[in-house]
Amino acid sequence: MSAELWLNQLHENGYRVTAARRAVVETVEKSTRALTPVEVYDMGRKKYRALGLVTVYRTLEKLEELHLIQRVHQPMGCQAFISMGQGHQHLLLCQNCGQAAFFEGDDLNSLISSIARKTGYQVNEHWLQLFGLCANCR
Amino acid sequence: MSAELWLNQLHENGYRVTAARRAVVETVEKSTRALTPVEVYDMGRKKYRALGLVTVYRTLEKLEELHLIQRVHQPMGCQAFISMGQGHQHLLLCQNCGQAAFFEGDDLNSLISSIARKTGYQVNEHWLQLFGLCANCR
DNA sequence: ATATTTATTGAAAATGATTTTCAATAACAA
DNA sequence: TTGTTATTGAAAATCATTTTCAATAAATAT
Repeated sequence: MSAELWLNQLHENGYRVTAARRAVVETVEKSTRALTPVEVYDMGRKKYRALGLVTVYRTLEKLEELHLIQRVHQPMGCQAFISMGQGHQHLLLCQNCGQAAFFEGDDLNSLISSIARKTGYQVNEHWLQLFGLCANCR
Repeated sequence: MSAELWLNQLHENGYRVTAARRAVVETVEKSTRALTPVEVYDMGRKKYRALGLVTVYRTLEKLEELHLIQRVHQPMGCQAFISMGQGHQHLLLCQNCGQAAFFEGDDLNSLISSIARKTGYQVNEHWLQLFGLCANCR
């Protein structure tokens, strides 16, 4: 019941726990694929009829700020969000069903320092994402 | 004068070469950082006063289709475009001035096949991008 | 060169996503 | 409880992008 943990996080950071936020949190936390604000709105209203789209946007903003969710960038668009994995993880997305899997990518360190040396850049951050077909869809 | 090559590409693919397209191509091709449509519009109008923003959008669309430019995804937004490097390359972006550098990342193959084995996914595509400070800005 | 065909243009309007405003409501600390 | 104040949803505003359309101009055929 990790949704409760998320609500605790909100509370501990001075935000109130409301029915609208419960609906958003429970929707996003249990999804295994990235959801757009409108998808969260549609799914969330099944839990709390009066939920407004504006509140979805506002809640996603706070969840992102608390690092509980992250924005997912895809060729078709960058408006979707998914729950954050534990630690430093990267995403692997199914091009057919959207199913997301996390993986660790810390084998990148040697590649990154070699790039830094060659280009003269100081590298602070990296994004790595894989696309393909999940076991069910292939 | 690679802008001429881009215009040839347009022509060879059945598109006409116009003053508006010249302005867009010359602007984007020589930029070393990613530009948004509005930035291309502002810079392009210095070359061709009558350039319209709509034409910028339409031209960028064609250049992307011909793989002459690519969309650049960043934490602050995903509307910017930059010239494509040669072959399969990845981007390294300066967080201060936006300067872009390309690098090859084909050392990723072993990481990727290990992920594929562990997750059961068939991996078709990958995105890797680094962020940091360029030699001038650090 | 010139005429002809048809892709391309810019402006305005339409759309879609996101943000702001605001008065009413509800969380929660006292 | 009660009072304070963050939060709410609706409507309006904003911003990015796309569509519509009549006028224009590029490229081909003459």
